Amino acid sequence: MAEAAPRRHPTLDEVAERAGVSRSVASRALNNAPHVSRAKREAVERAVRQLGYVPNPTARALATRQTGAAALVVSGEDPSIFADPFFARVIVGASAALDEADLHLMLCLAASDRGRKRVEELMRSRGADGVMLMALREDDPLTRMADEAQMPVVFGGRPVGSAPRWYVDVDNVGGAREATEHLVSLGRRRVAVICGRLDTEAGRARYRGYRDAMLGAGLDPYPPLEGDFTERSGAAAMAALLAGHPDVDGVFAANDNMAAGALRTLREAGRRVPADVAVVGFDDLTAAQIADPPLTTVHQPVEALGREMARMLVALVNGQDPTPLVLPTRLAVRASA
Amino acid sequence: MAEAAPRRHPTLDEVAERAGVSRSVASRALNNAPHVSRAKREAVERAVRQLGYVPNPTARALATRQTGAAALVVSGEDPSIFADPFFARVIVGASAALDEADLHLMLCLAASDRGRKRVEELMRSRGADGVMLMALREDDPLTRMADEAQMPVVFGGRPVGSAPRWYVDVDNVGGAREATEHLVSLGRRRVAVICGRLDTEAGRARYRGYRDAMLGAGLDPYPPLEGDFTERSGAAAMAALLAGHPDVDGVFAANDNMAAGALRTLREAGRRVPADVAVVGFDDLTAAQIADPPLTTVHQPVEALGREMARMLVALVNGQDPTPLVLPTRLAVRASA
DNA sequence: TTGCGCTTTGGGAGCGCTCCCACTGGAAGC
DNA sequence: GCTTCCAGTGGGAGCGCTCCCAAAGCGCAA
Repeated sequence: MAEAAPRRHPTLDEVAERAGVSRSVASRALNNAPHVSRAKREAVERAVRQLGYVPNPTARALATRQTGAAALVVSGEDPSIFADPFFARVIVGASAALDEADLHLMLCLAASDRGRKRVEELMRSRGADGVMLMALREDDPLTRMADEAQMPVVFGGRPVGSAPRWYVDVDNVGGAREATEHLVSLGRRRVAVICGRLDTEAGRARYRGYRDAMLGAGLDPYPPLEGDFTERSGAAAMAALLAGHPDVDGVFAANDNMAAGALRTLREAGRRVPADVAVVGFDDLTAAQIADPPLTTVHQPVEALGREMARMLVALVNGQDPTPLVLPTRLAVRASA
Repeated sequence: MAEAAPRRHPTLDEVAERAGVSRSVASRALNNAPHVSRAKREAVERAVRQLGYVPNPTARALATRQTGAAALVVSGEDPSIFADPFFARVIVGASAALDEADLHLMLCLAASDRGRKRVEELMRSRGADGVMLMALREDDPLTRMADEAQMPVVFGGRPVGSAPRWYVDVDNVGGAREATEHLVSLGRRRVAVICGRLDTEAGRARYRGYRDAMLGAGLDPYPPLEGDFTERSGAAAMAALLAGHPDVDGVFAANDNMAAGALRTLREAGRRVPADVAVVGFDDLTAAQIADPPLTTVHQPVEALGREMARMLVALVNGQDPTPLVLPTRLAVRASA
């Protein structure tokens, strides 16, 4: 690299010398700690300005045993899972909350062996002050790593089959139930479901919500037709549905991508939406609004999810003991149902 | 927090003692450095295993003056810019390349005053080994910060009006030209343009490409009709276009979001696509494929962009002097044109 | 046998910060 | 007038690692 720093970074010692105080006083002044006279505090501030001093975060981290960073880990079996705009929104929320606490955000895609290995290292080595875990699947190796982590761990969404000590989740069951009830209230009686991956808790919970609502309405739930949260899988599932149950008049898809796929298949099959088949999705990311027709869907507060995860983590880092959180969903009614 | 570490992390000294060697030898063994006998190397490895030793990255960072992290900074005037799936794809690419170099990824949303302030601190304090900058606008404060940064800086896309020393960009001009030429080759003569924000270099370059192609074909380019890369702005621009130029028969939109908005307006106005109006977008993210009709668009290699930025940064960190890169685009022809 | 050059070894000085602690001196309490 | 107290101060010991360097060990040519 061409860059030859004109002069080395000034250190706290140099600031102290220039201000005519000891390093201790300079440190206290810098951190707004008490026991510094007004005069010396100002002298330090002046020296900082003159020297263009910036504290070295690494040295501080070593001394305080706090890295000043929190990690967001996204699991999955291949990195493209991260292309789901869902995570981008989570990040927007988490980033804002971390900013408030002066923590940096490290992003780890644990969707390859390499990635998982690095996450494990991070969690064992205290390379961050805490970690947020998302998109865990059944038997996810991250679950074990989380247990052995040398730092606080917050889960985004519950992992399959167990409720960790600290998590933030969305009311998947309630949302799916509401979506299904909406279809039923529209007079639909043959309401099918396109599930998300059933090795994720969100996938399972949304199916449970659908099932509960159907049974509650005295209707027969369809068996779980599993997709993988992609548009393509939604289109395929819808095709299978039309083949096996041509009389279907309502569909609840466990996310918007799959709902968009279903819309495509329905369009290609000449079925009108919502006249022939009403469709409800789940997520309410921007895609839902630009679908044709605009998608009725379960809105989940994705940025809030990220924000609350980060806040919970900050609380843990500060030695508090927050309680798990389940955020509410609400139905956004548009044209598709 | 409840977590009380059962026992403190073992240090390198303890490993050394257990292995019956000095700290220096243990350090060398750990880092696969030469000048360690086979026997001692194995003794160290054994001690590491027995003690469950994990090196402390902070201490290492302080000693080596390398943080082991690279930052990706996304500018913008409000954080929702990050919701664009474009960035998620960049991250997938960058993350993979950084993984290979054993660097962690720090993500900074510099889309608020708070965020910008923290980025500035990061860049001045050497809180990372290098930084990748994206989505800079005209007179972006990050430009100045980049100049004063105490670390290598790679730009993703060129900032307005200046070519930095190191950047990775996409051939915006060429892509826009090809898109426009495609419309012309289809027999369209009244080809309008919906620009992206003209305070970004991508927005300007894509307009230039459009203009070049129109002039090259002996046609009159339309004046720049500026959107802001959102679906809504595309829809609004298309409405304005239909009002002012009802005879338009082709539209080049500077990204897929705006193209999707244009499709919506056209649909609502009863115009058939592509029969009445052919539409071409730019980006080729998943939204293009699920649009109705599927969008003909300029494919840009987004993951590659992220990957190459990261690789360039790694090269800089390692003291090399890489050359800027402009990645090719290609037209993905689908149903909309 | 001596000397040279090589690998191997460990001592020790940092890296730049925080924080404990002992010390000072002036205000307050008796 | 003499303790008691405490805000203010600076010395110094870490935090856990890397890396320079002097010293030791050893094979081998002269």
